[in-house]
Amino acid sequence: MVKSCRNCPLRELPVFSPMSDREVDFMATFKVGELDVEAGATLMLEGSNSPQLFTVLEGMGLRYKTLPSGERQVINIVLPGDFIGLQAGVMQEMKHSAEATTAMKLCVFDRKNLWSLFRDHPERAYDLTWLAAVEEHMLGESLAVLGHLGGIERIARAFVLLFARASSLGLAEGAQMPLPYKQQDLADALGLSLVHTNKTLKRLRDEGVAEWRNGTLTIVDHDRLCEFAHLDSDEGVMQRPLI
Amino acid sequence: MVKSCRNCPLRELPVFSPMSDREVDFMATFKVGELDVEAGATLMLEGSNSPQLFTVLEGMGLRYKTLPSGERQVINIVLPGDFIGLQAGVMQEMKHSAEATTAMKLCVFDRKNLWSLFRDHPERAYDLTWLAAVEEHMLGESLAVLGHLGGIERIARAFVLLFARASSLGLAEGAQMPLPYKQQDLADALGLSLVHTNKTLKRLRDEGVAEWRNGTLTIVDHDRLCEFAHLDSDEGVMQRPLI
DNA sequence: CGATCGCTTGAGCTATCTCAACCGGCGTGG
DNA sequence: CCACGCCGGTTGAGATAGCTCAAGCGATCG
Repeated sequence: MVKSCRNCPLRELPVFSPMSDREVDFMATFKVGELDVEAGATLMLEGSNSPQLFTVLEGMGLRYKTLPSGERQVINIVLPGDFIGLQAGVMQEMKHSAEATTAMKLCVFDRKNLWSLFRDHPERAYDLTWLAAVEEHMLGESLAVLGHLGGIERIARAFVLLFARASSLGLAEGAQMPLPYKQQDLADALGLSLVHTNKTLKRLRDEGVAEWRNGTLTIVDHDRLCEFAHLDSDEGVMQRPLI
Repeated sequence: MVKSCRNCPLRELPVFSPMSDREVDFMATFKVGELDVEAGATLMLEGSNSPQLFTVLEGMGLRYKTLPSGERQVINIVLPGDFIGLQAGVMQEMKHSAEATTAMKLCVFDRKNLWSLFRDHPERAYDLTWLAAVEEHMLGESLAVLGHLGGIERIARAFVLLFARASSLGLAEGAQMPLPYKQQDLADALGLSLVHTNKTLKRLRDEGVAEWRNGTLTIVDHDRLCEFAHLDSDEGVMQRPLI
């Protein structure tokens, strides 16, 4: 995930191997354009069959499912470099929704060209599969978190991993990073109630470990945060091997 | 997932579009052989860099993570048609382990040929990506389950979905299916303690909804089980669209 | 025959939930 | 410009689902 979009001439897909001129030409047609959306916009709706796929260039968002009970499960947080809509591309329909939390800039593709990407540009297809595998890995981790960890542990872990990811994307400054979500969003992601989330955040604050105020997360004591999270200081970021 | 392996001449990959003769030839080289493993065997170890990838031909297994605390999170249940090792194929290493619960028959591939599959057989690459997307979907569902549902609901849901999957694979007979796991396995999958799982199973038994004894699951009252699961009777099986 | 393994059941404990109230900031409309 | 309403955050109190500890039981196996 780290240097996604960095070495790709068109910044359209997270790319990990150099592109040929022919590929660049293809990408230019695959890419439909760029899209700016405002905060709160729905990027993709559960059950829909969106004709478009996106790569995030700027901004932050959320993937979530709406449950029959009306509750919401946040699947994960969407940061620059992430790909949105693989499911829509490859299955009939999206199995979850995605929305913009801040204003976002998106790179837009035409879904019907996805197959020609597989046919003519196997490197990119491989990249896509890699992304899917990483996604799968992340979800597996989250599953383990919800299955086995308590409140503080979940939150601490979320903070550590989020911060690692943001750092590698250059979004962090010092011990701070923007985290423009609501407590309810975090609660929905971690399977905790809002109230309990709030109280647990207070505890982390009081213990001088981490503070999250006004959309900014500050890691006060990284080591202790990692302890809470049962995590080594250097875990969390997925490195892409060459093929 | 439904008819995986059915229409593939070599039964090596879950295949959804017809194969050309050339492809069949390639598959013959991609496929290294078949492997029979006994119950309890470890198929893939977390952190390992297995040179082989598998498709399940027969038998049942588990994917799981071992947590620092020594506890285990079962990621999902492995049934015939499932692919094991995509992560090892595409990332450096496996992020979870897999083991055989019953004796299994596996189709074995050579990982180093994965790239040539992408290069020369885009249909199969697409199939693989589809599998990954389905996997992602399933995990998202599981996440929502652990995040929001209570004990009975989790178990009921697991039974309904498992039974739907088994039915579509022809593993079910009438209202019964083989489910050769331990209560501890289910508990680890659903993020419940063994004791609570046991008591909840008893409740389902006493209510005349479902029974699970001696490795066999019997759905006594499917409708009521679905109620418990907050699920419609027909949900659960993923249909594969054509490209 | 004893040991181990998976299942079952009881009892008490606590993390987390729900309900409920309050607070400050901000945007809107009078 | 003020008042009101709304939203997100904060805090308290009581209720409970699920956990842990602990013991017993039947089957299988060496």
